[in-house]
Amino acid sequence: MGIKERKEREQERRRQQLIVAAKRVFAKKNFNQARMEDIAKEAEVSPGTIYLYFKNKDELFVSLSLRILQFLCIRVRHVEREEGADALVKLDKLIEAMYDVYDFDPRNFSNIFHLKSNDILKNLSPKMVIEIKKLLKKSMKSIAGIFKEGVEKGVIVDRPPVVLAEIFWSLFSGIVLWESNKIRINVNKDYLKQTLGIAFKIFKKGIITGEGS
Amino acid sequence: MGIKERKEREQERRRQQLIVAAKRVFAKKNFNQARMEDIAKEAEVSPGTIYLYFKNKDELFVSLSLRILQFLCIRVRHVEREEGADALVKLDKLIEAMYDVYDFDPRNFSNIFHLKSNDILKNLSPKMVIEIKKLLKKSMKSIAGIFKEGVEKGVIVDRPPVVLAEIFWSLFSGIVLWESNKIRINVNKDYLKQTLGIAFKIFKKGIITGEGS
Amino acid sequence: MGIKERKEREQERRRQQLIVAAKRVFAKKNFNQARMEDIAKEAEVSPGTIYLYFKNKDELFVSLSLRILQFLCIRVRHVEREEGADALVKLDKLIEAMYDVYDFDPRNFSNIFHLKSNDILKNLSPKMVIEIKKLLKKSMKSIAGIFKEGVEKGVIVDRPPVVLAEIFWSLFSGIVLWESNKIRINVNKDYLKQTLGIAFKIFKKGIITGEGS
Amino acid sequence: MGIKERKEREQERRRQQLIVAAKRVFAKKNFNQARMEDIAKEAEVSPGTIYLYFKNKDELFVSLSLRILQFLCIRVRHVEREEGADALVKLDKLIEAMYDVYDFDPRNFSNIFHLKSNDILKNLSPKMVIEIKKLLKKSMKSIAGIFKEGVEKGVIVDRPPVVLAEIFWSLFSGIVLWESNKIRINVNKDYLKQTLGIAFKIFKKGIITGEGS
DNA sequence: CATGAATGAGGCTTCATTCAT
DNA sequence: AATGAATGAAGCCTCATTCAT
Repeated sequence: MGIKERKEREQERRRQQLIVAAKRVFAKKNFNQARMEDIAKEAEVSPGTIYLYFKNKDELFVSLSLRILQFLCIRVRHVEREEGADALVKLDKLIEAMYDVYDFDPRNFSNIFHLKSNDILKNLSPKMVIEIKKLLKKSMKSIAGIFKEGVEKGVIVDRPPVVLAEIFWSLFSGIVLWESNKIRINVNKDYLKQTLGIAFKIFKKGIITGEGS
Repeated sequence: MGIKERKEREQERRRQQLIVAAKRVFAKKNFNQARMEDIAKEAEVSPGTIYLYFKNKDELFVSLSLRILQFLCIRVRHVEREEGADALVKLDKLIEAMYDVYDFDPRNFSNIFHLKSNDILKNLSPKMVIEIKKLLKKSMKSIAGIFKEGVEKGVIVDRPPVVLAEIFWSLFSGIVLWESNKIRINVNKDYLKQTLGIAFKIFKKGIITGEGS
Repeated sequence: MGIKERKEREQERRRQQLIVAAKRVFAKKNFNQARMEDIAKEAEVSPGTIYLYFKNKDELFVSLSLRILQFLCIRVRHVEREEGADALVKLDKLIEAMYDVYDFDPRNFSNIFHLKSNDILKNLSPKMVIEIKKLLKKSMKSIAGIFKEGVEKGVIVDRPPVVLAEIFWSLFSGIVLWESNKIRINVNKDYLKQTLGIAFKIFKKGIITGEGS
Repeated sequence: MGIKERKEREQERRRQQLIVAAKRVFAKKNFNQARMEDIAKEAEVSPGTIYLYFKNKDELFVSLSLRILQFLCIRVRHVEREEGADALVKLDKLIEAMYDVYDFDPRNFSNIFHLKSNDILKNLSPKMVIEIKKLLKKSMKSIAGIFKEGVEKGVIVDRPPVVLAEIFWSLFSGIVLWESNKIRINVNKDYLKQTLGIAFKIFKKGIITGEGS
């Protein structure tokens, strides 16, 4: 019996190896300029091998995002479900979670923002499309849940929690995108977190109930 | 005899016609899936004709962004230089300007967020690269200028104006991106402006000086 | 009546103007890299105009060779028919004639060596093909005639005059080709005539009857 | 296990197969009229395959010349270095060597005369350009070496050996060119060697020291 | 006659994917 | 399972030539 399991483990290991290689290549080349052969070389594997583990280039590419999304989903749900925490504390933890997810794969993180556009989804197996949509929806729902709690408790301004979640998400993704474009030129990565820090402070101040608009 | 002028006008008209066609095609196909022939057909022109007006595919693509950027630059500078306006009023006008720019070419608007990544810039004529960088820098400088005024007058929290500008810009682009991805699936565009409206309210509350974090 | 003639003269002048421009362009670009537009620009004329005077690119190209060939033919026949000249003196005059023809259009001179290959002849009007073949044949016949005289008078080794003519021609064209390739790199043209000078001395010594092989 | 070696041999075989196909196609079509697809079809291979073995069309084309040049270089050096042979005997052997090289690839032989013109060299890998120049230089140096020996020993007229080499080379290439153009029309190849035979006799007589001009 | 914008066929080349080994 | 040579469809772009003005 252990033989089958070992095989499966080996398979999974190879899959991970390919994903790691793809991560590196896509991080510096962008989807269309990255060649399957580049990835194969990076993984020290032949091009044909990739197709034993991934249906096609799109599916390989999306796999990277999938991992990030899975991590995101777990972290965000965890924050949402934390017991006995103030809504504002949860917001802080949410922000922390976002940082962690970003650090999980900084260079490819911004890809998940483009995931919804049909362009790539067309060539994917339905199974994967469904998985992606599920994870995105779940994550957004959890984020919205955190805001909902705050709104209900009166500590956050009375706006549709879903919209607040979208704004939160957009603020984060917008900054990551902006800075990631800068990175390719300057290499100075550290501005990202400083900017994010200020952004979230402003955002927090903006959504906490109190006098003001 | 205005014969030379008429020719020039005809040329400019044809250029516009090609830009309009390219706008449509790129709006629904994305850069890599859009074929030069698609654009030619859309413009009711032969493929070769495109190359009389644009050096290559990249340059045509970027031309669209360039127009948006030019418009953005003008509007934003205008706001910055407006005399006798409160910094916060200017902020409102800035937001209004961003809306207008977005409306100028909603489907291709988000391209300008990716402009800094070297990927495309490589095939462009240096002249165009310089033009892009100039417009981006100018626009950001104007936006930062507005925040700077607010900071100096004490109505906006004391943060580096450049960072505030980046956050503002990122918030806007993040939301546009998020919603534009949604748009491609549903067709309900109007959420964008609602979301933007709330986002900017939050942002404004967040940056106006006063008690709070 | 003079009106028609004037028109014809104007036409011929324009034709010459185009030929001069083509000469310059083909001299530095070679047939396939020279663009019709290059030639048009050099002639300060629009591309369409060229087609009023030449059927197509090949015909324009060959026109240059035709002029050289015409000049060659005249000069060579003149030498052949000169009365009261020794065969060896005629040989010297033939060499002189070759120099003159070369100087008539040095950069394009070597084209006439490739004229017989069908590659270009296919797109030409039959009239032109016939003209070329006639001129080539005539020239070779005259050259051979000179050698024939020498052979008959016993001053030149007893070889088929046609073959001697071909060798003479080949020696000349081979050197021009060799040096013209060097020219494109070094620009130092003057070696050509020195080399030719030595070559013809050797050739002359080689064909004059006397002891030796 | 010779598995790696077998693969290498297979690769070399395929490369040869492509070269043979290219030889045939270029022999009858000339560089610009020969299509990559023609060559692929001739080799019974798909177009893409060619690019696994040759960087581009130019490099494939030049590869043919390279092989000829390599052969030329070897043969000529061998003649030059032959011990205990009279300079005039070496000259005969040189002529013999030239015949052999010509026979190695008669239809493409004349391409090596055009190799120095920059036209094609631009798209080549620097490595290849260097290789070509090296081989050309080496060959010419060897040929000149043979003449030098003759000059020093007083059996060949006192002219710069380099110039003698150039004349020798030009005489040969001129005749090959002249005859190869004829060949394309008639099919009677045998005139070439007859003409060359006479030419070299004349040349020899012309350069051997003795009375005469 | 002259123009020059427009044409459009067709070339070279790339690269995701396959399949015999 | 892994390989990697081969595939071949398809894209971008060029440029000789045309034709309405």
